[in-house]
Amino acid sequence: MPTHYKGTVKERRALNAWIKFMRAGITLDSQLTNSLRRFELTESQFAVIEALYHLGPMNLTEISAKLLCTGGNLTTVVDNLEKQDLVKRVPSKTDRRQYEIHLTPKGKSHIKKLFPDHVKAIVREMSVLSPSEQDELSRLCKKLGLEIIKQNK
Amino acid sequence: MPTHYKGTVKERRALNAWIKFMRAGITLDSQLTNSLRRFELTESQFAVIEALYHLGPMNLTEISAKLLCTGGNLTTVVDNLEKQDLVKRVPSKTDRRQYEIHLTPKGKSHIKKLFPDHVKAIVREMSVLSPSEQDELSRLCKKLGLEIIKQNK
DNA sequence: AAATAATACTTGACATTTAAATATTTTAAT
DNA sequence: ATTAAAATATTTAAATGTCAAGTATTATTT
Repeated sequence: MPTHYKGTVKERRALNAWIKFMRAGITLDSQLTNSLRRFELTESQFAVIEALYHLGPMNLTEISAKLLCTGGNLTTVVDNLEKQDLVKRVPSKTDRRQYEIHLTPKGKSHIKKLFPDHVKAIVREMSVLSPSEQDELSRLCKKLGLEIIKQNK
Repeated sequence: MPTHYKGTVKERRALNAWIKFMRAGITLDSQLTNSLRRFELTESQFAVIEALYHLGPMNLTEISAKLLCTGGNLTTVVDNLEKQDLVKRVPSKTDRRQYEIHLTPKGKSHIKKLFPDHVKAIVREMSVLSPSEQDELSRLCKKLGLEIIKQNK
């Protein structure tokens, strides 16, 4: 669905890119949400245990920086993961404000089992694009994301 | 942040593209949410009145198809827009289940005034990429989005 | 013409975001 | 050194979003 807006060429180009980008994002995202559903995990929950699995224990601030999600939400996400006994809060010894979030043995074996399926799902989605197209998409998105962050400093 | 996952080349390529794509999406999206904040509109609210402005009155099902958002939420979005007197529900004459959502005069003048600023914000974001890069991003995202939808039929 | 299926919208449970609140630690000024 | 101010880590609360189930209405099938 191209834009119906009658603006300058420059405006129409930017709007078109933006709309297509957003719509592809929504589509891709809802696919992956679906593929996680059978694991009974939300995207955020999966992202947290995946980050802990690959990067080791972190506190909430570190996790929120990695995941680009708000700290407020992580309280709930970690609460819910704790209820499922997948992670535990470990009070920091040096700073009484902090908790380190650790995977439990159950959490570790869970993510270890789930991750390959998750990768397969992403590979399947992405293989709509050729390898060089995937690389080009990486490059463009990296540039877009990083430059916009830079602009706002 | 490239993936730390040690998989095949194919897997790493797909994961990288996916991560960069998602992160750019989150960044871009939060920028635009910010730029809409001064209009006291959420992204969904803006999207609804913008769609009504450019495409004319629609019912909730049609709007949710255009916006790729869930019908459930539109009830709330339209409720809130009605509270601000920007849209009104008009019962359909032929189908008592349906409401046509119309912009009010206030809603129309509101979006008419806001839209150019919104376009400027998007142009500013996107001009991080060159014109041909923007076109290439459009093409890749269109392909990605449409093919994935097609796969799931 | 009645039963079944499909459609349009709303409701309810839960997830997420932002902003404000609380607790703790660090920095800076005296 | 001590205290006040600023910064940091997490939680809480209100608003908005998603999904799934529920209700009302319309279309289809036999």
